[in-house]
Amino acid sequence: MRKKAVINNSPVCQVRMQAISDTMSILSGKWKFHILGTLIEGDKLGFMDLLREVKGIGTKMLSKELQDLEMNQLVSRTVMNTKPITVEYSITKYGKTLSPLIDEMAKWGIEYRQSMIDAERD
Amino acid sequence: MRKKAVINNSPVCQVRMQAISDTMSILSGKWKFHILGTLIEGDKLGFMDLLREVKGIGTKMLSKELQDLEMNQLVSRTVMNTKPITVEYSITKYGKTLSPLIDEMAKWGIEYRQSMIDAERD
DNA sequence: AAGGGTAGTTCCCTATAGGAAACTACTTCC
DNA sequence: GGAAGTAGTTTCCTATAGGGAACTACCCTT
Repeated sequence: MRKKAVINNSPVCQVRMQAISDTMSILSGKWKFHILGTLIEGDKLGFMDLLREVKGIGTKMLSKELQDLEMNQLVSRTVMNTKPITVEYSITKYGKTLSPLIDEMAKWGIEYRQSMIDAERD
Repeated sequence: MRKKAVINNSPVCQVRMQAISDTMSILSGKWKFHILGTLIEGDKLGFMDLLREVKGIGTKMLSKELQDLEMNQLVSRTVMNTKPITVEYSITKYGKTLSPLIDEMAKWGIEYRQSMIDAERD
């Protein structure tokens, strides 16, 4: 006879749902995880370095995604006063807090692949 | 003088990147985490139950997302032979392996909110 | 002065995601 | 018989994501 939501009405669920939406919106898009992952591996990379490291990305998307990440304090952008100006992108200490999440994503994906292979052998 | 990718060329990085892409594609879209989260909390829910629990979702998206999740063995769909037919959706044991990832997402999002509040108090 | 490297921006285009509303089909309650 | 509940499907629409290519602008090397 209940007609209303019951499970997700508790404050704790509301907060969790909101938190998941926040995380998803900050890390939305095709490239953010790859960019962050790359910057966590090799710190201090130039724009062109990233363009080469992140396979398939173009200048437009790289530029836009880096701006998003910088806005959210996950990466820092430093213009160096070298002769042809260069820019150093690196992960912030706050950005590093994403490591466990990125690791979880990678871990689950690897296990998923393995489970597909296992399933095929039946 | 290097002109080629160096960091992401190692096999381990390749595998990680691929794994992250896999996970992202399986959990893509606005609703999958919410649906999965709801099904993990309260098992065995009908279509209309989910429609009520997952705030804002419409029938079309719910139906489509459930099909995606079922295809990937993350949720199961059972038609019950009740008088007006009802359907029971529940999380599979494999779907439950996503719990740590979902928890990580929620945890990071909660900490993110908190850090925004902390930053404002300065 | 031409070529190549730095770091982007701008414009144009298409594909996909996602929402609203109407519709199907079947059953039970009043 | 009509309302309301079950579980969806279909159609139409818009907004956003994302890609390609060209372009800017500055500097160094040859």
